[in-house]
Amino acid sequence: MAESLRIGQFAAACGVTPRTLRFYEERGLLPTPTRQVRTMRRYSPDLIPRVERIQQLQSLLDWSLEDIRAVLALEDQVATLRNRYHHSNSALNRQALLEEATTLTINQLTRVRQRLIGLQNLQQDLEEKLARYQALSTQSHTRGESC
Amino acid sequence: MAESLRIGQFAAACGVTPRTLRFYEERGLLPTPTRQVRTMRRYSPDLIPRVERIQQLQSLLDWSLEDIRAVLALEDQVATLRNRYHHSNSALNRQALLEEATTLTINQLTRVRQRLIGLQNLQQDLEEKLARYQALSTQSHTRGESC
DNA sequence: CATAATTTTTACGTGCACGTTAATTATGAT
DNA sequence: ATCATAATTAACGTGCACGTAAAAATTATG
Repeated sequence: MAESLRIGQFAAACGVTPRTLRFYEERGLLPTPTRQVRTMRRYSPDLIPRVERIQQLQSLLDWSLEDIRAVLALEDQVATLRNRYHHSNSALNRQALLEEATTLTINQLTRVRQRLIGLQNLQQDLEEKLARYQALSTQSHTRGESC
Repeated sequence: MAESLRIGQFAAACGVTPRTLRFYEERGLLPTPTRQVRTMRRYSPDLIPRVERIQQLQSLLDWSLEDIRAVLALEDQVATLRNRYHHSNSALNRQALLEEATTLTINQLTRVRQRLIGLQNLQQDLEEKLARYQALSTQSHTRGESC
């Protein structure tokens, strides 16, 4: 069982460099890996989607690493809520947390949809431009403009 | 007739700062404005869409200013092709130019579509996450967990 | 066990897209 | 004409997300 990877392999699997992983760790985006003999970092393959998610939010939404850190932190809290048997004690806290996570997700959705609209407009502009270019191109053909 | 604006007004109309406009000019994204008495820059409002286009390509596609400069330069060339009565002399050149512009536009469209797919996936992920959160939220309601 | 390959920490360097002075010159309003 | 605004050039500064180099320690391989 390859239950843990060293930084080089893990980085390759994520499509990033070791430097990037250490940087993410430093900024709180990745958990400090459990170092078995307090020497080298060990990563579970389970973490690969997390890194991919970081890159996704970075490239698709132009979020800063700090913003992404906050998002992931909240999601982590909700996840632990799911797993740990919830004492009714924390019921109030739980509600607050869920509300916060919900509004955050709604905000993300809003930004995603705005971007989608912008991209769709751009797509249309480009298609029209392409059509004009091709019209200009056939124009000179049908008129027999060769040299 | 407000046929030309000074940099402050023009920048405000575009939603950028004067510094940004001078920077774009320095990098060849904006034409060097005709300075009436060789003093202050004068911008025609016609240029507003160009600046907005720069910002659009920048924010939606993460293109560098150099990439954008190249795109705009090609489009400008095609535009002058349209306007200037085309000597059959340049017919060969014209074809090459149109082909170049066409493939460039196709590349842009490809990137736009890839981004659209990515964003649509992200949108779906977020919607599912939101549903889970709301399920967790109603869960505690229906069980009467109040304080 | 010797040696090559990886990883560690520390620290400085980089590329991009502007921001921010500062000193000087132009313009607009009274 | 004067005085507040606005613009000009030149230069240095900034924030972000890493890249890169160096020296020491660790791990894998023959």
